[in-house]
Amino acid sequence: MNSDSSPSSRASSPDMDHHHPVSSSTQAGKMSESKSASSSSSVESSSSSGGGGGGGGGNNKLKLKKQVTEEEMYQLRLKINGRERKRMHDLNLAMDGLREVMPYAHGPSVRKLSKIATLLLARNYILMLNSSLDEMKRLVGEIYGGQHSAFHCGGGGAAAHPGGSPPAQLGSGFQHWAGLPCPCAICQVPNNPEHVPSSKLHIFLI
DNA sequence: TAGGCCATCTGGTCCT
DNA sequence: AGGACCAGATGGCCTA
Repeated sequence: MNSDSSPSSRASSPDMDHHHPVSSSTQAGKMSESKSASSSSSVESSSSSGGGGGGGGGNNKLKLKKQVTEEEMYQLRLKINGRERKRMHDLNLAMDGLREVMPYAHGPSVRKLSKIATLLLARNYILMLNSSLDEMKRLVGEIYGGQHSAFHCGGGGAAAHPGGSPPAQLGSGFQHWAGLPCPCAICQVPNNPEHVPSSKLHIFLI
């Protein structure tokens, strides 16, 4: 039941950001001992090396500066993490948008497509649409012969529709562009992907 | 319980 | 310098 369908349920736990990476017990703190160790050690090493040296009257000043730098580094890290999180959320939104326009990708009883499945399905769907479009063009060419081939994707001239004058809303300046569907009634094909012949569907997830 | 999927963190690289 | 992008690492959740 789409347990993973809500990125927000898992994602964006902003309170995470309120923990200090060095002392936190959050995911970031628990994760990647080597990573967190390296990050914290980099801070610590810098602090130790920075704080350890010198001596004399400038030491306090140096320490204060070091603390500010660590705090700034932490804030910067939070900022960067937040940006990355937002970026990934935007990516997921785009992925959801892609899922929405994919046939058979949604429905009450259909499990949400994974990202990789969504991309593969989209690719195959586009390929299938292209082949369908080519076949459609071929059939139209067969039916209307040279007439339609003259109008369809014609060489930049005014549309010469086989049935006579072009639809009024198109005007005389309408041009057919290769690869784009023609808005005229003759060229209209159902764009509902669920009308795709089932014989074509097997290529979706191949 | 293993494997798949995901979110997040993090450091590096490239670009503006 | 700062931001965007990327890939690796890690841990959590879910399902077979």
